[in-house]
Amino acid sequence: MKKSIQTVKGVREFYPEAMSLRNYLYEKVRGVSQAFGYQEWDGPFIETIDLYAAKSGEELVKKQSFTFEDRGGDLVTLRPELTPSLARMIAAKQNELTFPVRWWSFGPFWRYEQPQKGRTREFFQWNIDMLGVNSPEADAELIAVAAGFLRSVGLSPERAQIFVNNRRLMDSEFDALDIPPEKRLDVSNLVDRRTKMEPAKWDENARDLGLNQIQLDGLKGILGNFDLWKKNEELTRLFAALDALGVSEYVKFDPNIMRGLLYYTGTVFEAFETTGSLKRAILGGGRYDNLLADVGGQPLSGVGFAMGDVVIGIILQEAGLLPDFDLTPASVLVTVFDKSLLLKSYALASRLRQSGLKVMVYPEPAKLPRQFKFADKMKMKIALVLGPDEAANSQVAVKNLSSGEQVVVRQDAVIDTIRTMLG
RNA sequence: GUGCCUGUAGCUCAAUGGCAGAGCGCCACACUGUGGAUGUGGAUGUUGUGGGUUCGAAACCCAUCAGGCACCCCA
Repeated sequence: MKKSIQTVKGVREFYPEAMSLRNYLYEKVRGVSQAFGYQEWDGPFIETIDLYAAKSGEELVKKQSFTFEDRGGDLVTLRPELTPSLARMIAAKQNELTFPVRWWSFGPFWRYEQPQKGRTREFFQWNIDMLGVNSPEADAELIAVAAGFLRSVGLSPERAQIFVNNRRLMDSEFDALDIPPEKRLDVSNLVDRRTKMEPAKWDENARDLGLNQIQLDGLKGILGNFDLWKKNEELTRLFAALDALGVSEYVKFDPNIMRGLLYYTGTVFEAFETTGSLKRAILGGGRYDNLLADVGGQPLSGVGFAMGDVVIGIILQEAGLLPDFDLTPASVLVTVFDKSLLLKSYALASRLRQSGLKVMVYPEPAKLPRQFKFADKMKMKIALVLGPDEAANSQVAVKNLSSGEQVVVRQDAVIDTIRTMLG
């Protein structure tokens, strides 16, 4: 009994209660995606490693992917992200799709990481993208979708914020500081880590990268300048659009947001919960201008973001924002009085189901207290008893389990009685 | 891939080298045609797994697996 086979490291098992959280997130995601006119789609769950090799970043491909050889000797990967599949699928139908394309998806992904709070090796992720329009207003729409989601799950602007930056803006600032192109990636990564490092240690790392004092001071000036966006046309248009979309209270400019993925070229953004213990991004995304060309399509710009189910699930749980999920599998239990009446109970349950009710029948004769306890634990609202007395008179006893009241009615009136009790 | 912490009944935890326990839950009965409340009784286990030290290990040591925290990375 104790020798059970363990689950694979970093995966979760979805018992019914966890499943209702997953479905809740799916419904909220679908709701806000459809409200903005996005269509649901999906890609394959396994892909060749080559798809990710080009642009996803070395860490993701070489260290964090589940890659294995299939029986034919080819290297395949459990997808660690969706955007490259999106780019390929768009490129394949580039001449027949109607642009702008607005697509969303919610499905499983795998990353070979060290599991910890907010990080598992198997997770579900919402992806949503718009392709074919390159404008700050399109970027603003995606940010508004993100804000709309936060709002729909009850996360107020006081509780969750979306921080926005722009890679082109940062590049021009880096140009002004004479930071050479080959150091940009390392500098970006360092910027990403600034909030979780000791200031002195951060300075030391910056000097190790070869930044001189003037560049270091300049960099710190940039990262502390939260008005930097005002001199950038993309960002001023972005914030004007966000204002029109009614979500500006959710969004702030932050020059410290860089994001790791290589394919982002313009706007980048990440959402964080601001009050809780979890310092992980709820969602993140941005604009990618070159991805389609990289997988063999005509140049086409896109913008999108992704949200994993793990972090948002923990945040909503800890904030007490989750609704009480209705775990009742059925509203009515038909009890089985004894062996001779078993099939009469089955027939009754069947008639009730045909009228659209959710009805469970106790699967074998058992003592009534046991069957009532079962109904109670399953939080069912009504229990029916079809005993010898009722059967002899074509009747059935209908008990309201929350009030304790019980009435005996004719079998042809039982549906009305149940509907009245259920309200 | 690195460092630190943790692992005892279904759950939450106690027992710090000397008989493995409590609360909750579970089961039975009070109540053989009716659940929740209450009372009484009952069952829990190879102390994550494997090895070692010891007269004696849940406890100490080593390995391993899993979880957590911090790196790394990111949804």
